[in-house]
Formats: sequence, structure tokens, C-alpha cells
Amino acid sequence: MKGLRPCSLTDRSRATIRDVALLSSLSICTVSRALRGLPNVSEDAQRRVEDAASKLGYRASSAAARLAGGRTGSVAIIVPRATTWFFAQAVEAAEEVFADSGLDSVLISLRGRADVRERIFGDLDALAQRVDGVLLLGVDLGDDEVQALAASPLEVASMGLSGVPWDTVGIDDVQAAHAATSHLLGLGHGEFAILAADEDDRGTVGTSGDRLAGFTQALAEHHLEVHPDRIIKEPSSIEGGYRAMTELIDNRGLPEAVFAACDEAAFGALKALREHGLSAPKDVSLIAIDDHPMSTVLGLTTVAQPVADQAAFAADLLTERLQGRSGAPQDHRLPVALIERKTTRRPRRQP
Amino acid sequence: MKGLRPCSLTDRSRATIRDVALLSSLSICTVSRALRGLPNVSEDAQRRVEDAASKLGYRASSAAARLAGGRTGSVAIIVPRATTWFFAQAVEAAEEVFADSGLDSVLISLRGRADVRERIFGDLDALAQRVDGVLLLGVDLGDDEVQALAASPLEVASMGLSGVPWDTVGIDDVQAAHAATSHLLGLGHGEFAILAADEDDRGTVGTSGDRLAGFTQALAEHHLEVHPDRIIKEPSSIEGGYRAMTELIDNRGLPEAVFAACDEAAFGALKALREHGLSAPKDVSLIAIDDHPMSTVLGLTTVAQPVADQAAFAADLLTERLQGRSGAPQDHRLPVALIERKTTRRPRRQP
DNA sequence: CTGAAAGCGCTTACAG
DNA sequence: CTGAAAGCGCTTACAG
Repeated sequence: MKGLRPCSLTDRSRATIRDVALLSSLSICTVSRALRGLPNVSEDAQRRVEDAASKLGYRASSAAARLAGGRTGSVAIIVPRATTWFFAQAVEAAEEVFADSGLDSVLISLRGRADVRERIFGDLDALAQRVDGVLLLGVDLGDDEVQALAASPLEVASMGLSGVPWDTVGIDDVQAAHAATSHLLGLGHGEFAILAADEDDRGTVGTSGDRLAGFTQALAEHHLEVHPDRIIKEPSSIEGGYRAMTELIDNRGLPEAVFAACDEAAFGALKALREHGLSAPKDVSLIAIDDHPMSTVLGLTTVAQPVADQAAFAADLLTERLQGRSGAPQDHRLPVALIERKTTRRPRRQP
Repeated sequence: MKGLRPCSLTDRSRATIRDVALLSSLSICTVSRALRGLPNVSEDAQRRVEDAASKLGYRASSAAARLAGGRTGSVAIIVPRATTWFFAQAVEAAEEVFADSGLDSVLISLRGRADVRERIFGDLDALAQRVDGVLLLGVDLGDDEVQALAASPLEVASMGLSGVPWDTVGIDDVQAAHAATSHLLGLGHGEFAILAADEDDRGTVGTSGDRLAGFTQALAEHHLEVHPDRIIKEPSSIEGGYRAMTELIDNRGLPEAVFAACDEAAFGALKALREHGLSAPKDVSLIAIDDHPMSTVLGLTTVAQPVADQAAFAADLLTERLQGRSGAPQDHRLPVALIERKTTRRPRRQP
């Protein structure tokens, strides 16, 4: 074995750009340019640099690169919470896009903690020092925060936001809610309730207003209205949906049809129904938005939205911006699709 | 307004350590020491430095700090997948611990992609350049990978691994499976099947062997055995559980009781039962491990494990190591608890 | 197309 | 307890 051990096994430290320069008989500067694919490098030099680099197993020090060049090679993925199905899908899809572009994904969950939110948005310079860009996933922003972000050196992209001065991807929430409600109307229902998201919960998905609007609008087209008592605002969770449906059953009266703003709320609603000896669609038609994997298990009728696609698309747009793409901010809306399963049907009073 | 605008609004660049040194009339070196809470700084100097730093809104450049000091202030959270309930819980819990310690969390999902796995574990030096430590969440490692990690400059901690040379936290999977199976046995069942995790899926939770062992062991204590046909290996997912239960019903015969290695597999199993006009506990007793939030909706009897606690604990241990704690690696097992709901009951043949 | 020089903002020994 | 100096490993103008 003597003498055969490659030096890389005994070297405590990694090869530096200096080693590559030495081995390729070129200057550090040329090596740097070649390695980053910059122009003004002869084919010969390019080849020698690449050979030397791979021979030495050279990898640039990101710390040095970011100090000298100001780029960090990382992006922040910011979510209101990382624990829900929706955000878990979105986060992984985004992370995959970034990883394939060689970017590290720094995950930041706001967790509904005001101090965390303040720590992040209150010192964007500190953030900008650690990442080149920010991908906002379902984070609802105040005007001040939008301003601050736009003014910062950070590139920004978002999912589920509109009217922002950066690239954003989402679905048309008004239309999705309209489609869900229209399905209920088409079935012949005339009496409705909506399990809407709790809007006070700043830092959560900013879609509740649009979904409520789509719902109201669809009803209006049929000259119908919701009684304010039938608009129940609770967090978008199993627990929230459970409480909302319980409130409906116990106090406000169960309507013919219920539109839940998200699948998880519908799951909670289903649980509440069952505990009262009721079920969908027998006693009430129930529809939601998302298409969570459990929806197929429970037979929930829902409007499917492409969560991973939205996040991946937004991540792509951010990656391109980081690579220098310029131009006006884009706002993409991905299509949704109604999936009819077993929690909706015609009301009993119909023939 | 003239003259009132604080300079921080017009300054393009942030204050550096030099500015703090100048303002406090101390050397850069002393400032650096004071800011990091190192010894050998007089009270007076400490105070002057802190005043100057806060007056200037100074924040150290992490890039410079990592280049000069070798520490990155980041940790990697590595998971087999980020999309499942289990990992979403674990990731957020860990991220919270790290964030509260001022550490950035770089999320790395292996996604079952061999190239990603190779990119990460095949070049630990590159990883070590970007993070100080690694938290492995449910990542099953080969011996070679354990060796490489242990030999790297990275601090390591894990959740759901045992026999590793670093701090690890988990549950006793053998015991959890034993408890689940014993519950079935106590009910009077004598004929079993197990929906086990697919072990070929390297890079996934490495608990399938232990859970199968706990199952087999509990049966053995009652002088029972499982027929090999009744050990069905599928991925730990709704889909996997669905396929496994379908296979049981269609081809291998439905036993009296089924133990699913995780709740999500049980959900899929429940769906398969329903599609065949069957249900639990009427036609089969079904139990699992996890206590997923949907389990309460579906009434699934299960052995609850504290997912977030395990991850947070492991993250704490890693944080302490990064802060210099030494000592032998710890291996903690958190307790589990059987939650009896509605998918298990005595077999029909009993009185 | 290529290179010498300065500098990014810290930390680390080493003197004092 | 404090400071001057060197250096971490790159990138960025600026000459050639």
C-alpha cells in the first residue's frame, strides 16, 4: 500500500483556487473566471483549469465566494408553518428546484410567532447577508413588508400572493371557490354555509378573502346570499373545521351544503358530523379546495390545486432572477380541477 | 425633515466591525471578542462595544465570520422526504430549535433520488463547508456513510437511528410494535398480518426491521406465528397501505387483525377495505403506530409517538455539541402511548 | 485573452 | 486586559 495512498486522503485541507492555478499554470484570476463560466477565457485555458480542478477535487469555498462576491448561493424558503400538508408539498418542491440549481435552501417557518416574523422582516439586511433571494410560500404580507422586501437587495418570488412587485404564482382563488360553489348550486342546493379561514391570522395563507368572494359571487349569480351566521371563520386545520362544523350543528343550524375553504377543514367537519350521528352527503353536501391525499380516502369532493407545481414554478422564476433575468414581474395562475367524489349530492327535498 | 434622516437610510452598506471599533475607540480585535462573549474583555470595554454596535445597528457578516473562523452558523436538516406528515412535523420542530439558537436550517430532502444522496454523502467536505452540523431525521445510513460522517468535521445528531457514534433520539420501535400487537392479542385475536415498510427503500426510516421484530416477538410470546404470506412490504404511505390491504383481501386472505407499521399505511388500508365493502373493526381489527392528526378523524387505534419532541430533542443535542459539549454519544428513547379508538375490537367468534 | 493587486469583513495566534 | 498583523479563499476592477 505504501506510496499508493492518494494525497487527498492525508491532506487535512481542501484544494484552494491557488492550487488549481498552480497546477494549471494560470493565474488565480483566470481560474476563477473559467470556473464560473465567464467570458474571456481561451479554450485551452478552460480545459487546463477544468482538468486541474477535477484532478484536485477542487470545490470553491462558498464562504470566500460570498465574502468576495456578495452572493451566498442560498435562498430562504419562508412559510407560515411547515407542518401542514400544503406547505410540506410546497417546500419540498421548491427545495428540489433550488438543489438542482446548486442553491442551498434555508427553511424559515414563521410558526405564527410574532417575534420570529419581526426578526425576519424587521432586519432584511441581515437576511440579505445570508441568502440571495427569498421565496415566500403562502405568507401574507403587509404593505410595509412588501415595500421593505422590494427595496432590499434580495430577489423575491412568491406563491399565493398577488399585486406584488415580483414574480408570483398561484391559482385563481376566486375562481376555485366559484367552481366549488357552482357545483353545489348545480346540484340544486339553495342553503349554504362556508367554513372560511381565519383572517386575523396574519402570516397565514392570504387566500381567505378571495375564496369567500368566489363563494359569495357564485351565490349572487343565482340571486342567493349567505346569512352572516353561516360564515364561520376558523383556522384552516382539522381542528378549525371541527369547531366550525360543530358550531353549525349545535347552534347555527346545518345548511344543505357547506363549502370548506380547504380539505383539512373539511376533514374536521366530517369528524364533527360523525360525532353527531350525521354524515355527508346524506345530511349535508360538503366540498372543499386542495385535493389532499386523504381526500381520496374519505371520498371528499374537492377542487384540486397543483401545490407542488405552483411552488416549483415560483422557485424556477426566482432561480432565473438570481441568474440575471430581468423584465416586468410575472403573475401566473395555474388551473384547478373539480374532482367529484362522495360528499356531495342533490338535496333530499328534490325528487 | 432636512438633516433629520438617520444616516442608516442613506448608507448603502452596513456597518462593519471597523466602524464599531472606531466608534468605541477600541481595536477591531477587542470588539470581535466582546461581541462573541469571549473572556478577557473589561466591563468598560464590553459596554462601549455594545453601545457602539447597537448605535450602528451592527451585525456581523456571517460570510466573513465563516471564512475567517470556519464556522458557518448553519446546520443541515436531512430527511428522506419532506412531504409526509411525519417529516413535516420533525423538520419544523428542529428548525424552531435551531432558529432560537441563531442557527440557519438548510433543508435537504433526499427524495429517494440516488444522485442527491450521492451528492450529499459522497462529498461531506463540501457539506462541511456550508454547515457546521447535520441533523439526520429518519435517514437510514449504510456503514460506510456512518463512518464517513463520523470522520468528517461535522457534528452529527439523529432521530430514529441507533448504534451510531453520535447523539440520537428515537422511540423503542420494537416495544411500540410489541405494544400494538399485544393489544390485538389481548382482544383475543389469533390470526394476524402486518403491513410492514418496504426495506429496500434505503434512505427511508430505518425502523421497519424493529417493528416487524416487535410484532413477531409479541406473537411468539403467545406461541403464535405469522404466515410469511401475511407479511406485506410496501412503502409507508397511503398508497402502499392501500396496495397491501388490497393484496390481502384479493389474494392472501384477510386475517382477524392487521398491524400497520404506520398510520398512513393504515389509512390506505382503510380505503381498500371500504372499496371492498368491508370495514374495521367489523371485518378486521386494525392498529398502527404514529397518531397522525387524521387518525382521530378516522377513529384509528394507534400507538402514539412524540414526533416533534424527538426531533426537537435531537436538535437540542446537536446545538449543544456545536456549543462545545463533549462526552459520550447519548441514545434517548422517548415513550409511546397506546390510544384505543374504533378500529379494534374482539373477534366475532368470541362470545 | 490574461494577470497583479486590492479588498471583502471577520478571526486567530501572538505580543505586549 | 488589549492591539497590530496576518490570513481565511475568493472576486472585482484595472492594466496589459
